[in-house]
Amino acid sequence: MYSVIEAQRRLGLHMQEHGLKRTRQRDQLLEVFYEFGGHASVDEVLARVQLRMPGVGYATVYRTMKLFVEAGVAHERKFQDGQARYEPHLGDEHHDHLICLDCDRIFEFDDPVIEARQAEICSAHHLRPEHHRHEVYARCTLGATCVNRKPPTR
Amino acid sequence: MYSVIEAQRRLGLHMQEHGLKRTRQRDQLLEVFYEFGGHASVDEVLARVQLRMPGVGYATVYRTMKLFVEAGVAHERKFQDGQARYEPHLGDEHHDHLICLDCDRIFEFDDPVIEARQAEICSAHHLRPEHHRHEVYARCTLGATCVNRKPPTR
DNA sequence: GTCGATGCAAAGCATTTGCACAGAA
DNA sequence: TTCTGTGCAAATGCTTTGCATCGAC
Repeated sequence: MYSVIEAQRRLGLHMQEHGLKRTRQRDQLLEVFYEFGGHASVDEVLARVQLRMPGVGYATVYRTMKLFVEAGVAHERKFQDGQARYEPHLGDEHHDHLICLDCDRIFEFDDPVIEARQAEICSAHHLRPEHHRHEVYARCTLGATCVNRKPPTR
Repeated sequence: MYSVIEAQRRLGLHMQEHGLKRTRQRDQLLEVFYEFGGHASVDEVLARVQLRMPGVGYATVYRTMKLFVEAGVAHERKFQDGQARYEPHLGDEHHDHLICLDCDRIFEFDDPVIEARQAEICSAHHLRPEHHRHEVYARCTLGATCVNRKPPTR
């Protein structure tokens, strides 16, 4: 769905526009990051890139992930554990998350009605929405018949 | 709306049940916290309690806010600035947040249209919403004329 | 040759913890 | 008297930054 190729193009463009330089670590980091796929933490990205380039340290990864976000090829998410996580992301497309508490599956949604209501609520306060975080946690109505159901944790 | 009295009762009960002791700092912190009203950071609570008890330090505030959450008289919220904020909380009532990026003010909302859409989206996936987190970050449309505007960070 | 990028270590923040002493019960 | 709470400072975990060097252009 998200192609490294497209990300490379975008990143290249961004760097060109801002007078930034293409480096081996940036190339490798983007590759590693896109191969990882999911919600990668800085440590996870670092560990993987070090397999190819042992010299790379935290500073470079932090700086590079920030660059990726600015270039629009990554999205930063902060979960409850306090550590930032990144997901491959292209352009302006955005989605919210619907998380099943019974099977851990994550569905994505983007609802125009909700977006519109958000804008209305904002405008009542003289505000214009810039971005938002919307996570819905839910239970399965299929009960035990749901094939994806995970065993209860406790 | 939220009564300190009820919070004191709740906290007292919790401490009793867990063999914890009632102290002057806990009393004062609960009062100060409830007087503050909304979304207090640890620094804000500390500053206010020090007006009454100059000796109190961060450690006590952190430990006490944690106790309040466990006792069910406070809710912890983590917004994107990285620092935890607490709000007085009793019972099950819920609301979402609208955060102004220009002045840091936090508004609360609870929109039936949005709640209804959430339920519809869930049901399309055979799910029933249990809880959610919804934060909208927005820019002020009043621009520089907004009296609450904070100076740009960089 | 410039000037941005890197790597290291040190610094920054928000938060937590170890420890000796204070103070509820 | 017992044991939890407090206050201080040091430690922690994640992230950022200063600086000398490296390397892309």
